[in-house]
Amino acid sequence: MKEFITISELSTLMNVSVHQIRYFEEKEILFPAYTDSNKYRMYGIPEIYQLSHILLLRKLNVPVVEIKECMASFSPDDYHQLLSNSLKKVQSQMDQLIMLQQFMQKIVKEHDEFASPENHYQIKLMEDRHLKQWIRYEIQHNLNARNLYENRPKLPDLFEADLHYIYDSNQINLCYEVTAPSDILLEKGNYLYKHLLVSSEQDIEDEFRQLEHYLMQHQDMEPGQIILLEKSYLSMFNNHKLHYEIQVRIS
DNA sequence: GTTCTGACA
DNA sequence: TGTCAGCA
Repeated sequence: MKEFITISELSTLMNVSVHQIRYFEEKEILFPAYTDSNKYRMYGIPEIYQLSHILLLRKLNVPVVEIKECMASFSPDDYHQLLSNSLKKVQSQMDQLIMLQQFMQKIVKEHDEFASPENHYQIKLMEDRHLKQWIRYEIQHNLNARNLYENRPKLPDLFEADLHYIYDSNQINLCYEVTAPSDILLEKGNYLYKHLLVSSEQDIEDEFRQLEHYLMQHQDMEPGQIILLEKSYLSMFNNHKLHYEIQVRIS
């Protein structure tokens, strides 16, 4: 019976592990042509085709347990349906990966920008931004975990977004950006801004003092509300420090 | 030397 | 899914 091959020969031919072939047998989807007197499994051409079929279905993400049903009863239409479902899943995985790619590109780009001249004021033109209010609190009361929990918005991946702290007299309005018009509109215009790396509350207070001082020296700027953006995801670049951007609209 | 079964992570 | 032991 020289024309039949052993399990290791089949595994070499088909690029799968011996273990995997035995596993397919355990799941009753691939049997040897016969078992030799030494109990060795022996395989012929039909088994090679059968294994190809199984591997193709595996490639289409069909679980091994379902392959059994497929091969027992599937019509061409069933296979067509199977393939289009598999295609949909792949498409959605690709969509997710593209989102992930864009998010990573955004982080890298922002980090590059952040790495450029720190510690001085610049001006940039910003488009309209729509913000949703999250929590409003007195400036002297710090945020705590319970505040955040009890007022949690229905937004996934909240800390991947830029958090906006809008300073409004003695209150702080914590907001996050949304696409559609919402509670607060930050109007298009020129904004004075500066990047900060912060390790304590004190750093932020110092920064505010510096900004006020700067604005005093530039009376023509007619500043609006001061906005502090927390770049949550950029903070992973520096342990124990948070990345912020301080912004103020100017005329 | 190769494969078998069974067990384990 | 890979790896190992113990056996034939």
